[in-house]
Amino acid sequence: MSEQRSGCPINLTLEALGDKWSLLVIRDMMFGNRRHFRELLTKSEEGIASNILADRLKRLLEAGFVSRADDPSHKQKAIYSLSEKAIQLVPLLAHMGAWGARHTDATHTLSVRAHLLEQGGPAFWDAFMDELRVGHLGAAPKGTGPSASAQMQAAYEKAMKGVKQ
Amino acid sequence: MSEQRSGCPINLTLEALGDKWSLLVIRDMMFGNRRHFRELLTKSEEGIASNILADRLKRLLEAGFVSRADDPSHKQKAIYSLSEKAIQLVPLLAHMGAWGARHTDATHTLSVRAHLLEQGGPAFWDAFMDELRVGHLGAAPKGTGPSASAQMQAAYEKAMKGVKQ
DNA sequence: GTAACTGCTTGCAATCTAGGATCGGTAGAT
DNA sequence: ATCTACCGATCCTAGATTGCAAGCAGTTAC
Repeated sequence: MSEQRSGCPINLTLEALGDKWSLLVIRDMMFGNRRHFRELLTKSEEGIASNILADRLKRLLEAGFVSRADDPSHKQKAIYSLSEKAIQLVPLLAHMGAWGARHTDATHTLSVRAHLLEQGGPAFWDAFMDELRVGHLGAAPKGTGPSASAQMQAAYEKAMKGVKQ
Repeated sequence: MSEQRSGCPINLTLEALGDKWSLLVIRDMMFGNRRHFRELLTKSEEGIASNILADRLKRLLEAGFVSRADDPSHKQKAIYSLSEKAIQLVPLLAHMGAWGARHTDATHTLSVRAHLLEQGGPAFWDAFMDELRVGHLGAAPKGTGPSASAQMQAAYEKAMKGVKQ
């Protein structure tokens, strides 16, 4: 983990996030607003194992992608938040979603958010990132227009109606 | 390999390319113009092992990211080419490079191409993708302005001068 | 003829991953 | 007070993946 293979930025990004789970955890925190261990564990679309989730959260913590805080409502509960570093992955995830929706057999309903992100473009991403900063970093809300996350959630729920999966 | 965990486009992209080597192979073919097995093996910045390279090329072939053709100059030589599907990863790799250059300790020289790609934006990516289609898919050249790949190569070589690694 | 080069395979040890049961502690309802 | 559900993990085991070094048969240049 400590030694790096090369100083290429693509390689280093891959070393940080290039496994099958890390980005999915970030995706769930980002788009699904999962903030607790159990939420990430049980509401995971892909069914992550608890030891893998614990390991990934630990790595993401050490690498500065997420931070951890105690939940005042429950002494054993922890709240995980995305860092600025992770929030800046939004354009990357938007492109991944767009590419996947076009070139893999992704289901229509699960691609709804990806399409919205793609059509929205950089301006929409920026709005969404600002909302994440409010929810995860405690930034002051900018409050312009309809919420980007609300738009995505509404579109997703609309697509879910009548369609199983 | 065959069963998929979910129909989410991000997950499916990750299942196809979410390991530590596949994207590096594509990167080398794309930006380093490595087209033969030995080139990919020995000129790799990160030092990929031959069995891993063989395995990844096989998977990338099966998944339709690359194609393989005989090299007329040598009966045992193979030429690997990127497919349209892989060429459309250019924006993704551009974002990965940009993110990595900003948030990891990537070396300055190796980040030169990433910066150029970021500053160039979608128009530059499109030009580069068109050039890839010429070199890999046999498309007709569009020939407008200075070549995007030549610009990146020139910037990289300039940065290399006087700086070891 | 021989030496270097071609894409690729094999054997092996070490590491990483996945699934499931389990842990000690907490909280709310009865 | 006691039962039940929940909390973030951890442990164990088996299986898959990885990395390294060596080796392969066929091809080409000298």
